Amino acid sequence: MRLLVVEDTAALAGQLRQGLSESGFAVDMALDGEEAQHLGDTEPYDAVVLDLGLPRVDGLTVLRRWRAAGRAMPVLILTARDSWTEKVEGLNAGADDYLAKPFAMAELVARLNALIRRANGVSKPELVFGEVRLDTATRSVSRAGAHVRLTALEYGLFAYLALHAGRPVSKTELTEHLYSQDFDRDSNTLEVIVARLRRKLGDGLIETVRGQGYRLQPASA
Amino acid sequence: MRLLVVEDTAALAGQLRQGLSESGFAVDMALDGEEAQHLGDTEPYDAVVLDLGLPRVDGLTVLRRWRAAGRAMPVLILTARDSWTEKVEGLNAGADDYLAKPFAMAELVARLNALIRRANGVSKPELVFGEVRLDTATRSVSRAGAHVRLTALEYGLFAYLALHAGRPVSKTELTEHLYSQDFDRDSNTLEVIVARLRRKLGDGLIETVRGQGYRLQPASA
DNA sequence: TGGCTTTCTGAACCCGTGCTGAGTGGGAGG
DNA sequence: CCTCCCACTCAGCACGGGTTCAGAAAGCCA
Repeated sequence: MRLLVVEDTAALAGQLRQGLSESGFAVDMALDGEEAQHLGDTEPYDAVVLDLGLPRVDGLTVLRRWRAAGRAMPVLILTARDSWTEKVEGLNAGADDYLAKPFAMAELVARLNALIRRANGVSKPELVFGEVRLDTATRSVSRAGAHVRLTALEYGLFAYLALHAGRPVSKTELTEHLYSQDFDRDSNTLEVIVARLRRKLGDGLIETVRGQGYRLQPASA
Repeated sequence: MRLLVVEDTAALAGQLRQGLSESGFAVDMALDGEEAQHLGDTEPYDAVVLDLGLPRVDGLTVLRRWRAAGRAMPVLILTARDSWTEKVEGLNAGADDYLAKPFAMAELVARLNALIRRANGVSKPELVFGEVRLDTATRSVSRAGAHVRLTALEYGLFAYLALHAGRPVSKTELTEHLYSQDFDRDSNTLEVIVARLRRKLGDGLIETVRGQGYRLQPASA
């Protein structure tokens, strides 16, 4: 899952980048509103973490413009400790959730995961595909009851497919959401990862649609 | 489904071609208004993606001329970020939908699919023919509840027949809409594909009208 | 009915895409 | 500094799918 983090104070920005990367997100940073605006318009993020009170263009303005232009990605705003108004204004401007500073990284991660899930029309944190079970809350995968160890990328790829089960997902789309910024085009890393996933989770789960990408059959309840 | 994409800036043109091809469209490109005009007048497109603000002949002019000449194919215009006027003028000139740049490829694909569907008088994204079910949103086909794997051409052919169910569709029409640019005329690929479709989806679904083409019985609710 | 055209379908071909095993490099942790 | 693990590259191979071809079947018309 790929995130845009908009935060101007260097210290917090660093913490966010590290913490979120460790939690398996691909993270792009924006230091001011202008940059944020641009990135949010051009790159396909799964969610945005937006600190209000930025230099140049205000965070709320950025958010309003996104929504006006029809960008629907979930946005979580970071508000000052007890600024009641900030929070209300933010939600009115189209934010999907908020978190008061200071906060625990674990909490942020949990909320982001929930946001991304809901944004893709999945209400429960657990998805089942045959004998394979994906728990987005704990980032764990099991097969026939037994826990399966997945690497960061393996999990990321599988989770993305799971959230978009039923439709074929192209490789370019996958790279866009698994990696931050650009990435070497002609490379077969994804195929390698898919191969490993198939070995770990069983053949027949991830279907390849030639020329179009990969597809997971929709969850069976 | 065959598209005409009119876009002058190389970068965006490349993205569009790739993204739309990946999504299963046959794509023709036009780099300026003149070329666009000509192609739109001579080739039978299922939809057009038109960037306003082209060199030579302006996009709006092209669109107006098409409409004046009675070309009815759906046209989606790409407008600059917040150019309110562009959008309004475009719609007045006969555009069917618009998208502000920059945009997400998924959104464009979704809108094009919807446009094409509606242009053919089909309102729902799902079509049912007996025990066969076609979901244009996920590009998936099922028979008696079970998912059926179709190749790109098989799906394209079936989807086109489905959108024009009830009337016989000639082979030349099919090739024109399945392939971009020219294609070797005397070849029986279509017949082969139809045969494969019949095996996968069951006989009696695709009816051949001798000398005229193929026909699908209209959807049964 | 006979001859002609159109369509069907199995088999074979060939190219491109995707798969996979082995090997390299680099970063994190001990 | 060493080790381990993960991401990545590469190259060879397998396979799928679009195409072609040929013979069989089905219509159509005289």
